[in-house]
Amino acid sequence: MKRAIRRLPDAELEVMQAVWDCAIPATRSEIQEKLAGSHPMALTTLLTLLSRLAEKGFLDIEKQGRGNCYTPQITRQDYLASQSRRFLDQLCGGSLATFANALCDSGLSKEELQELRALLERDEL
Amino acid sequence: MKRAIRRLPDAELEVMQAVWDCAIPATRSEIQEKLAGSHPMALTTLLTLLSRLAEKGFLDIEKQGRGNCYTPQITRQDYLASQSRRFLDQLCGGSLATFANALCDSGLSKEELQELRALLERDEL
DNA sequence: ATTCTATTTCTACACTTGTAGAATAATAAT
DNA sequence: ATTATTATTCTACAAGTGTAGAAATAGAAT
Repeated sequence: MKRAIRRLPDAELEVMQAVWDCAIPATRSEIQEKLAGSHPMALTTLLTLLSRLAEKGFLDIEKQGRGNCYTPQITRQDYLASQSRRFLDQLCGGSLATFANALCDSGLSKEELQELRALLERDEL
Repeated sequence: MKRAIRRLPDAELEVMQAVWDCAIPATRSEIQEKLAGSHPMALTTLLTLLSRLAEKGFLDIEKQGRGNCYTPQITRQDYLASQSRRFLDQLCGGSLATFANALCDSGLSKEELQELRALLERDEL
């Protein structure tokens, strides 16, 4: 299991999701495009958030000609795994039963819950 | 399904968890005791956080003799359900497969994943 | 070389969060 | 009633977050 990864604030997470959706290394304009639909923001705002992500170790920034190149230093998979763990521990007090109940109450249909159960068999060979 | 409930910052969540662990209505000292183990803090810090929780609609505060009475206005169940949903949507982009993978990678043992699958059958009658 | 222009970095600011001392209020004790 | 106790509310402040204009920079165009 991986070490805990700090939880990102909402705006930074949105940007990071966009970066993860890009081919690596990502350019600013690619990232901006991915964000256009979900969370448009001023150009300088995006740059500020990218800088903060770099400070926090989530991104590496490299000069590339006129612009910059952005490379994730933490994978989406690792981030999600870490935050899942945090959710279970911090919100559900580590109780799988509490967690399962939360999921059952979260608005998922019976079919979706079935689907989730099936997907959780991933490591059953 | 319930309306979205705002995510609480860590310190406020800790306090809210303590309140949920108390009989209702809770007294300040009861809450403080619950917090003693997990997240001790100065008395006035606790009071500040309780006020903020009230401002946010999570608690109702009533004068009761010398002290106050704290009553949750949002249940732990509703909060957890809402945050589960948020996790799925905001972090996993609404994808059950992404969510399931995150769980599989979160450090749970095979046995725990099995247990979780079983618990998710709650609504199967 | 000089100017235009695209892009980034600096600076800024209001709001939130974590934390807690100072001031106030209210109850208990004498 | 007066004082001592105790619990709460105010006030404060540093750090974090959301957002973006101003200033600086570096290629592109002429």
